[in-house]
Amino acid sequence: MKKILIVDDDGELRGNLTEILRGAGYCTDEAVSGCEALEMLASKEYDIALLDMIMPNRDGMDILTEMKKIRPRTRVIMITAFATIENAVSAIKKGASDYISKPFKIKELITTIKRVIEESRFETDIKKLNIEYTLSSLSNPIRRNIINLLNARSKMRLMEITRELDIEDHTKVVFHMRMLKEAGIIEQNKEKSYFLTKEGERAIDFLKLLENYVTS
Amino acid sequence: MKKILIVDDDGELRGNLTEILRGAGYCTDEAVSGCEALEMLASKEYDIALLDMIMPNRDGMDILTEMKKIRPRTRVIMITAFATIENAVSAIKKGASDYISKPFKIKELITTIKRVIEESRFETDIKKLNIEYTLSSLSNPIRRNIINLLNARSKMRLMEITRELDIEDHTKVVFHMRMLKEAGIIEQNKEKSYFLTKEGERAIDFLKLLENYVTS
DNA sequence: GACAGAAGTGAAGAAAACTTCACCGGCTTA
DNA sequence: TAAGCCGGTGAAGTTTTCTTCACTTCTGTC
Repeated sequence: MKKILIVDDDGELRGNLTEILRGAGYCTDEAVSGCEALEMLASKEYDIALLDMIMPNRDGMDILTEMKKIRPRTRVIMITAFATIENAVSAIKKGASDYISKPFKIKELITTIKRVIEESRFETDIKKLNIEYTLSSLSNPIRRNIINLLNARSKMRLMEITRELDIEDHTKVVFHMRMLKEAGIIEQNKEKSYFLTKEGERAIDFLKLLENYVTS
Repeated sequence: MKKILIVDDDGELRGNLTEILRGAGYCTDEAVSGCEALEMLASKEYDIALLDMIMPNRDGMDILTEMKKIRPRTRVIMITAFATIENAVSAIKKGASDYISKPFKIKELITTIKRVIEESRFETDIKKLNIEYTLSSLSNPIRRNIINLLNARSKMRLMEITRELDIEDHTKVVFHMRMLKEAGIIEQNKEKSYFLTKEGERAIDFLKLLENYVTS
């Protein structure tokens, strides 16, 4: 059961939301203020926080920033009565998952919540694995060289790579090629040529970024 | 000198922008269409692209997605005559750095450009990271957790971390703390509290960046 | 068909990364 | 001052990662 934290100073709205969301099968808690919300987040993990932008004492935007620090995985949906584009833009930049304006229809809120949960599942499950693989692939200098080579030449055979990198034992290269294949960074065609996958191209962007930094 | 690519089908506006931005000390190029812009990006690196949302043929939003694929480091500022919140939100989600609506004041545009460049420099600072050390530090999930924790709480003692991560043997944590110290990612004060160094903060940015790459 | 080079497998060993354990000294606090 | 937690060391053990080596299979070519 997904846990939702409702943060709003308006008691009536909070009550309504609680009733509706519980009816829709969510587990909800309420916070009267941003500070209270932060305390609750510190001790318990929520899947989603519904955060009112305008509250007494502390600005909702501030609270958003703090929330993302304490619980980066909790998705925040900003709610506001005075929606402006600048506001929406900066909320999303600060890590909000969505932004809806009051008054909103219940249906609209529920679909937004569902979508955000859907997106978050996607990101946490599959993508974490990917990071794992990508980072450990990139942490080896030989593999970084191989990736760079493949980026420069686009397609290369095993022995080409072996010679280019000046490695005596070709089976050593075979080993790293297998790692890279398992990480989904490279593939092989029928002619046995290796080439970068889309994932691999992303890894290159990432590496380039880093390498530029180091050499400059 | 920062390079800016102006993408708009309106020749007059393009001309004006070129004149103003060159006057402000930027180096500019023009593209009449999204497709042309993509071709230009493929062969040359720009710091910033000013992208009109509404253009004949291809939607600016599509172009934005393609741009981020080809040149993830080029910052895109979306410009549109028909600004809506949904639009702004989804543009930022797709990786745009900012979103401004027509008609805009020159001053406003210039400040936006300056701010975006400022933000991008922030990311460029990652250059000082030692690739080898950082990558191997980050490739371990326990260490990533530690870094994230320290980012959220800023200062933590050994046993706090140990309990938070639900690890039985505290010497295991000691081991990873030492690794992180050696990599220059964390430090310890006299009260034995661990905290992120500047390098460590960069490492966090770096991780977030990678997450974006992997998830996009 | 014989030979040479390309590509790869599997096993064994070495090195690095990580975990566990036994134990210490310092600091509270009851 | 004894009990108990905290932060740590060093050595031993385990697991992963990487390297090396001996051997196979396939392909092209003379």
